[in-house]
Amino acid sequence: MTGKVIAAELKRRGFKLTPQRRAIIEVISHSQEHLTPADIYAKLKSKHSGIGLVTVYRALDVLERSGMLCEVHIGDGCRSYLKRPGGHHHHLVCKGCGKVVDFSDCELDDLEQRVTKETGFRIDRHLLEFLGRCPQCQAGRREKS
Amino acid sequence: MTGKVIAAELKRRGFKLTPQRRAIIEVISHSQEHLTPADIYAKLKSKHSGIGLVTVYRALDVLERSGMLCEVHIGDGCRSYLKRPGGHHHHLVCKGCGKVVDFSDCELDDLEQRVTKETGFRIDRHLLEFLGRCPQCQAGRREKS
DNA sequence: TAATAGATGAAAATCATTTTCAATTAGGCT
DNA sequence: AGCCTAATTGAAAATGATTTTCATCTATTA
Repeated sequence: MTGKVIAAELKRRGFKLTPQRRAIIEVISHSQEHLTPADIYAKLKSKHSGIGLVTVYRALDVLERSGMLCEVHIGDGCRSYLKRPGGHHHHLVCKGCGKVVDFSDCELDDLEQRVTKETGFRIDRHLLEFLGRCPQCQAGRREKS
Repeated sequence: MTGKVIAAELKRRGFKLTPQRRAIIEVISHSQEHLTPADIYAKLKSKHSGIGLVTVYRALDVLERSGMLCEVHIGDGCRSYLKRPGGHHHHLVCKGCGKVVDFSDCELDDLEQRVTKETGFRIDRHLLEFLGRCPQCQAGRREKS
């Protein structure tokens, strides 16, 4: 997702692309891990000084509502964010280093249909995450940075 | 999960089965919905007066670590709990009334193996939840109680 | 029944998140 | 290029959730 696409999407929703938001998007894009608001704030302070934690919260809200980020639930808890690739996908989270790998072929349609038939629920969406250890963390003892 | 089984499991871990914990387990067992600590506290206050919110937090921690409860992530956010039936299972959450239905045949083994092969991750566990509307909420407009 | 490790409740402390508000700025429009 | 306006920002305060502390109490085991 390039800068132009992001700018266009924000504009379409009446949001502005400020330097602070750019910086936040950059930090998230350059990290392989899922980051909490506090993580992002910490990474920003070392470079872009002057940015406020409140701004990070507000930017995350805007970016998530615009479909540019997604949340990770498993592992450390909630409220941690990732850059979102286009389309439906799921996460594979490493509990050693926190790295997140995406995969998209979840093939839950059959299961969804079966569950729908059994329960009568109309299913809107699903949450699927795997938790494990990445190859590097299986080998050595890398800790979360 | 009967009272005796619960008592035994707590004992095995060095925890005690107090009247407060009994009451908390009872509230959770009798609800079809997932309950936050504050929800549980509110339900308890109307009957078992004198119980503290702190005790609810501590009891939830103990019960979850003993495998008697599980968390629900989708929907209202995190930190809401359910009674746990034995064994591996997943949740189907109604976004109308908050009701949670379990299902156990997730059949993710194939997918797990494929993801393992592609990424080299060793997968420990997964999180799978469906969000939708239950039959009653599709018909009428029942709101969360 | 006594001993004791674990549990409780109230208050205070901590941590995360949201609100308020005055000042600033991005983006659209001349 | 410069103006307008609605959106955004940062600091501080407010709120809300969760944890810690500590003195007291109690469930369990001997």
